[in-house]
Amino acid sequence: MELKEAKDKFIHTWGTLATQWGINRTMAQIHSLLLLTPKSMNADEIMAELQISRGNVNMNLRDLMDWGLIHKQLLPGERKEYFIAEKDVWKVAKQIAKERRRREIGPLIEAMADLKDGLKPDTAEKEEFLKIVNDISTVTVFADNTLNSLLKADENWLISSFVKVFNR
Amino acid sequence: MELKEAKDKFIHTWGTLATQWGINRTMAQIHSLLLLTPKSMNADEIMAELQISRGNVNMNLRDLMDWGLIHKQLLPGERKEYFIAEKDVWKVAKQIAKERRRREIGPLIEAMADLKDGLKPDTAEKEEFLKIVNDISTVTVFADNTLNSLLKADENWLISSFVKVFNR
DNA sequence: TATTTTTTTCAAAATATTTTGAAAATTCAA
DNA sequence: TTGAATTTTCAAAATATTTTGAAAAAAATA
Repeated sequence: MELKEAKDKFIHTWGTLATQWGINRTMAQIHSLLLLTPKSMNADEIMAELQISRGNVNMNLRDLMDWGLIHKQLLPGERKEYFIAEKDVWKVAKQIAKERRRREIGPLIEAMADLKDGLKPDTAEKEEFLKIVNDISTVTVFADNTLNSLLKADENWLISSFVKVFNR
Repeated sequence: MELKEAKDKFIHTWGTLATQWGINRTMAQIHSLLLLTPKSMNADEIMAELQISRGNVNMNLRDLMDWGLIHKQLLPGERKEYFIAEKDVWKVAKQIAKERRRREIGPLIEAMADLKDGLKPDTAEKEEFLKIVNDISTVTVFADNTLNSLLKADENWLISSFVKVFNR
């Protein structure tokens, strides 16, 4: 397997896996392309490499910036905008976890709070329903706190001590 | 807000949030319906309640069983199959985390291993590429181990001690 | 075994999402 | 300013996913 082939396989795999967990395939492909490219790239280069339209590239570059996974880089003497990916994989993972926490856990906590606030527990049935809503709140807040703690912690400390303690 | 209204809102919210993180909307709605229904339900009852077709109900009930979130219940004297959801929300959360770990993390670890095995680091460029692949492996294995440890641990111990230690 | 009930399958239809590409908007240099 | 280069937008087209519903298969009863 040669380098070009391996890179293509990487980009393809990343794109396929991403769709399985709710992320746009093209966004994942652009991200992996930039992750594997040492220098920054402009829209035309990405279009050519991945064979996709300008609009698609533009839209997904915006999304990747929203996710905090890539950054715009203005090169002196160049009109075009260049983009470069964060290469520190620990930072990338943290950023993805952070965004997923915000997008997946946040709305759930809010929705459960709304339901709790809107319903008085004046019958047995309502109490039963509110019990489930409350349980989901508790579990979700727990997951949120746990993830948040991991995100705040230092990576090296995590590897060296956390895994040793908890992983048998 | 009355109970029926609150339950509908719950089912609707669950379904909407689920799509955002890559889970089929109907599957999420059937799950929440069963979660809120103390007794078990058969396909016809689910069809009527959610206004969806038999094929759709059948398919998503299979998927929910694959996820380990519901169980088939055979009632004596009844020809039809009945389904009931696991009501312990901690168990539900654990099961969801377990499945997502299997479906999201597992394939990524495998894919990175394949790339590592298939490429000799005989040039600087290849080394650079393998460095990224290796880093992703490390981070992913770390996430996998961490999640696994949390899953193995006892919930109460987790709430009482883990959060206190790590969450400031 | 034949009949009825229930479940499963899957091609076609419906729906949702993604992608394109050209027009509009913006930016920048002269 | 003007005009060329570049980015952004968004309606329409392409693609992907979900849903339907009727036929086939399986299971239970008589």
